[in-house]
Amino acid sequence: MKSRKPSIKEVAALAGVSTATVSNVFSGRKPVNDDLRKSVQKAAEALGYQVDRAASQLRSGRTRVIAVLVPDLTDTFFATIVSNLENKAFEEGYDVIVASSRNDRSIESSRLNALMSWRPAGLIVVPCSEIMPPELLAVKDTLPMVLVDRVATKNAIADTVTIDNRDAGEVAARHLLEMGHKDIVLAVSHLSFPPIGERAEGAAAIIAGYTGHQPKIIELGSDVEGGRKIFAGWLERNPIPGAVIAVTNVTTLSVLSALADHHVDIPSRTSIVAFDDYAWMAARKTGLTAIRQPADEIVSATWKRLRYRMEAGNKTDVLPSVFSASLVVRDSVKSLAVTKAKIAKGRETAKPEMTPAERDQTESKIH
Amino acid sequence: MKSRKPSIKEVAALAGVSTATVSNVFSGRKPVNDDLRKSVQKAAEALGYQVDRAASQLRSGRTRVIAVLVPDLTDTFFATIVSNLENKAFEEGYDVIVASSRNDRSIESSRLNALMSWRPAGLIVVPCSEIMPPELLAVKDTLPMVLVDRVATKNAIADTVTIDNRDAGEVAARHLLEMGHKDIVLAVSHLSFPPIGERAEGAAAIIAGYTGHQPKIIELGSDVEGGRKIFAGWLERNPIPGAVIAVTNVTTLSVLSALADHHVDIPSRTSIVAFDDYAWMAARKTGLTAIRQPADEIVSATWKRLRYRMEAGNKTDVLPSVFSASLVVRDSVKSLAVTKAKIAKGRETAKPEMTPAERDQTESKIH
DNA sequence: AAAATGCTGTTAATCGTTTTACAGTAAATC
DNA sequence: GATTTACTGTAAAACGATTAACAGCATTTT
Repeated sequence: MKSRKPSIKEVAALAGVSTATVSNVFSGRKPVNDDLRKSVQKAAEALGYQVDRAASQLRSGRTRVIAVLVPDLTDTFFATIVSNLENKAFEEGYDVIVASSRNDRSIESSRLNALMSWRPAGLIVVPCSEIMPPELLAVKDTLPMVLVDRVATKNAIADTVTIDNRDAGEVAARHLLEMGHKDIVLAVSHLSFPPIGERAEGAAAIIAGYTGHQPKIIELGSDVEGGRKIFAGWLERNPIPGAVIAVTNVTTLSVLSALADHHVDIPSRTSIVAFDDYAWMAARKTGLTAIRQPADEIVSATWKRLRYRMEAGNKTDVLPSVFSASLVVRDSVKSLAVTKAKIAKGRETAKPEMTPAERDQTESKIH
Repeated sequence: MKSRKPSIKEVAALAGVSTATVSNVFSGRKPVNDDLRKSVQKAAEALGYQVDRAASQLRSGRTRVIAVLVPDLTDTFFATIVSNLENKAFEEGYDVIVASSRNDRSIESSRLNALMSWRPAGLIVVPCSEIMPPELLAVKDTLPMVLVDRVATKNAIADTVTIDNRDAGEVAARHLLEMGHKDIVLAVSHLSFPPIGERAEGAAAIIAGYTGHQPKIIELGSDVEGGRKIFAGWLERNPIPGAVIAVTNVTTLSVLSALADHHVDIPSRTSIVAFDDYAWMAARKTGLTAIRQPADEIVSATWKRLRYRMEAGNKTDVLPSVFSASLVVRDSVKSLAVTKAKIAKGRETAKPEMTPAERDQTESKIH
């Protein structure tokens, strides 16, 4: 029934030592005689003592908090990232505080502000658009942070962890072309989001290079229901395309829903290359052929990089880590060609450039 | 480049006032002359001042933190809950710190400990099993908290928000029986989880009452991949059932995957009633007939209840809020009967009982 | 005209830790 | 035997906010 939690003083009194000793027992910063340590621990146990993080943080200036901001916690991709991050952080004694910007730049700014008042040890953000919130620019030199996914790797203001989005788009397009498809449309969320634009560009370039004309690109926005309506509307005014590349897990859902509404069979009537790889994509009669993002590796690299900055004093130069996505072939793409077309590889040059030194610092797999 | 953040003193000095006044400007606890307020705000702006949560919390004893613990952030149902909760909390100036117990009771305990050291204003927990962690029992009288979903409503140690799980199971079973099915199996995660056991009981009772024998119940665990293997194995050793009720979104995925592995067509070969209602369930040729949990209402009730406790001093008696799930009919259940069977309603009595006073305090919809 | 009342602002104590500087004792070195 | 060194522990000063108590001054009330 006692409401107040016991403080370090009460523990010290009960154990017959000074508060400094209790502090040392818990922080381990200075060695404490075994007998004393035991009696302090017993006293703490008896009282149900726990160090007060607020007081600890105030005095020490150090904090074991990682702030995480994502555009939408409901999006499985981001939820997966947050989940894995929380596990990693917990293992090393950090707590994570999450916030969602709901794909809105003004909410993003205010959430960022709120997060900042925690004086977090590190910040992980999936920005909602390519334009960086001022709150981020203001702290980029003083606060360890890493930017994930929805961010352009060149001229980034901080470390970035992404996949090679252009390549991912190319892989999807090449697969479709090799299977004999030419009538391809691209379903995207927003072209202005860095990864989306790059995926679309990659796919479009390959398709245009082979077929001689640019594929149609349809923007569906970043919620399933809205995208479904847009795509369904489009389907009513246009012939059913031979194949569609959905460059996001949300657009995949939108496209699939709209197609189901119109009773368009997959893959007999139209073929699909989906994005991201989740359980539900395999849990259907015709499994979805999809581009898989290595979420685990993305999170590992993110955490590793953040921890390095937190420990090494945030002095290193900005470093991009780029992973490659892979194609998971299932049954949603119909084979039209008797012999597979041979599709030229994309750009020769353009992998994000890195010095050898940088390459050593990271685990990026540039395929 | 300056690393340290400015403190209230510096703002006070720049604005030419005392720190108390600055504090009043930010907290709004006492009125401050307009001119002064303006100059304080200007000074704060100029310095980029933000109140330090640690210091504020230490001194005031009040905290604007809600701790949220769920079994698995990757499970869309829990992710949805966390997401909606974060939105609600944010709107009222609270921050959310999340933790995942990964369905492990010992992790649950240690996460709870860590969360507690923040001295949160409120706690929202989806426990991982029916047995309550001791950390929760220890604070049940002093810390406002509400238990969600995976919890038994009777003899609960705190407010609970759940759906009427028994009824949900009954609804699923009744639908199948009405459509002429008798060969029904129940796919569950763990019968020991309160909501799962209740759903299974509800369904089994209705089925047994009508067909005269208990349905087979298969436990698939709480991850998709594991469940898929178990169910696939079961399918090899048994005739394909006429219908299956999957009582969780995760088991739904497991069942569907295993069925896809075995090329069992839905609904021509076997019928499915799924649980939870997500976009991917509609985004298929044969949409999934499913039991829908009202996630929004669950979150609203949870938040409302928690806020009430935080404001009213945590003195009220424990109150269960129970919502009802609804059946969303799509195409995954085959109709076997020419005329629909008429299935008797379940128990007459057993809705969770509530006094009228209690009913006024909540938004529960007892259907 | 004196006393009471409001209004605004300040002073200084305080929250529960961590940490610096130092004290006391025992062992090691000269 | 005196001095250094090593080791443990303590006292007390922070950290940056909030807040109780009070002070100054104008305005009302008696």
